[in-house]
Amino acid sequence: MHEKDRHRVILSAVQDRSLVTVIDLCALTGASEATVRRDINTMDERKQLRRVRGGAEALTTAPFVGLAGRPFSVNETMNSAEKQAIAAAAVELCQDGEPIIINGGTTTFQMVHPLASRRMQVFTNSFPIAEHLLKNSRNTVMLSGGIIYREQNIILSPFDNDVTRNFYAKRMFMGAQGIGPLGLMEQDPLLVQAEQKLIGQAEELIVLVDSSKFANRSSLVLCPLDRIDTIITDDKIEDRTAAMLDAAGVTLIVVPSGAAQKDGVAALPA
Amino acid sequence: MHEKDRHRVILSAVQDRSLVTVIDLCALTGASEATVRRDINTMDERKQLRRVRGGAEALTTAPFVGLAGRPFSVNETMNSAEKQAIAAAAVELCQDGEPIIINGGTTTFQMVHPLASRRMQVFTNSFPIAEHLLKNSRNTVMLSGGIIYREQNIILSPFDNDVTRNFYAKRMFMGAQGIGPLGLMEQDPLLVQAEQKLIGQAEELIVLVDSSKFANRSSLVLCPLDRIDTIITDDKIEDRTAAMLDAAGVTLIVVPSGAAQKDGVAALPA
DNA sequence: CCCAAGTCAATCATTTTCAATCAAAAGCCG
DNA sequence: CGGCTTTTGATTGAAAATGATTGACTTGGG
Repeated sequence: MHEKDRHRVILSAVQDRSLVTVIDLCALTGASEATVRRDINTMDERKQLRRVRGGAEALTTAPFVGLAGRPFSVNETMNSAEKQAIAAAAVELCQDGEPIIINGGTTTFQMVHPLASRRMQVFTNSFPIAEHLLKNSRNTVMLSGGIIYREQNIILSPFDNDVTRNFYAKRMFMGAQGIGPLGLMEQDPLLVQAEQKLIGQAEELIVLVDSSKFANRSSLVLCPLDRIDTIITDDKIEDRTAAMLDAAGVTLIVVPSGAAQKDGVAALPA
Repeated sequence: MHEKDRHRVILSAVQDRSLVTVIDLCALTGASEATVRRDINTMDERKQLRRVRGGAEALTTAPFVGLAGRPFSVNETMNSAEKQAIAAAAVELCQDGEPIIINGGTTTFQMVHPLASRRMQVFTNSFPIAEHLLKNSRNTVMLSGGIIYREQNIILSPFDNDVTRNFYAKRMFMGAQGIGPLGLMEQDPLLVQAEQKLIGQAEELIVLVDSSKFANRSSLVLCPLDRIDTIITDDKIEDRTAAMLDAAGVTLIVVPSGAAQKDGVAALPA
């Protein structure tokens, strides 16, 4: 077996299991320990893997940051005040006992806080949302089945026949990467798939976006504007954008961005 | 077991129960006290946990209040050493990369710790198991969809057409309330429903029960003995019980109850 | 107070892993 | 084929990790 071949085998093995021993690699490649060590060394220098005592380790930048600490690492803090106000307004649309669908995302995640004092039936494809509601509220929580994608924090089934099809709600809430004349936009194909699965399972589609999203354009169009019933955003939205939405028949709810919410519903529970 | 693996297992255990003893960790990792102490020291320096007298405790103040109180409030500590050994033996049956099904329960939950150093495809109906594996391992995690029952800690769909039907595994692991000549028994109808849904989706059915369960009789018979391929239990099982199981064609795996497991890793190479 | 059990740090022997060295093997080129 | 370089495998001593032991220390209970 030649060097290139060994490197391929080693790379494959170290990707598969995140940690392989030198001994394992010897068995796998048929080479001697000395050779495997040399291979590991050169591959470490090439940053294809990390050399650790006893073997080699996959070179994932963050081995465990998946769901671990905070639910959504990056986006979480951006425009957090706006997101909270928007989410609070969204929850205010709902009545206790109602079934709703919450699509996973950083903005919709903020709904968990006002929801803590509610008793609703929440269907979601977001693991963190389900987790938080379970632990901090008395809402009924329903979850879609499938593979849990760590990066996007959503649960997605490759099949069409999952429980999602059996759940119908009055309202569905979702965020978006961007909004333009063409409609709702996302960047991640996985999110598009997840969202399209949920759209259509609710009477009303309600989109939660802070006003910065009106400037964003992404590659994937999720659905046209007239599919949206209501958009909740903050008061930094421009007039012509509001006019465009109005023309498309979208109900617009604008929450004051700087100040806190007047009303008390968002306050925390007993 | 290598250093990285041990650290993963230790982290997993310390997240589960917020406090673990050095002895527990020895049993879980198969390493000596000295090594475990050294591990705890380095992990303490890395701020992955706090070193305390007798063992280690989780850093996070109180994130793990579980779903309804703690994950499994009552049963958790009963026969915990046996459960750990049984769960470890169960995981040793598996090879990395294999798909398995884990039915929710306190015994099967203990599988998460040895699984922390593995990379398998795990399908489960247990929210705590999915949560723990997501946060403390690199296994692929798949979840059944449906309503989350807080009391039983399982996810159950009232429909027959959920993703469960689309997942097939080499082995399925489950616990039980009791075992008798009539077969597997449960008390909670909800659990019966959940378990029957999963049985049949795997080639082999493996039951994890500590020996006290052979004395239990419950009201609901889940399935006959001959449906079971393997039972893993501790060495306090009585001879006539073992004979009964043997007569029913069940493979019996007995783990030493007092002592720790010697070796952890089921060898893997191709 | 003392004792017993448990826990811990330090130490040392053993095992494992590693890097360096060198000779054999394999490729390369004319 | 004969020189030449490169790669490989084995050996060896060094370095690191591990496990067991010992004695000091802490804890909890008479």
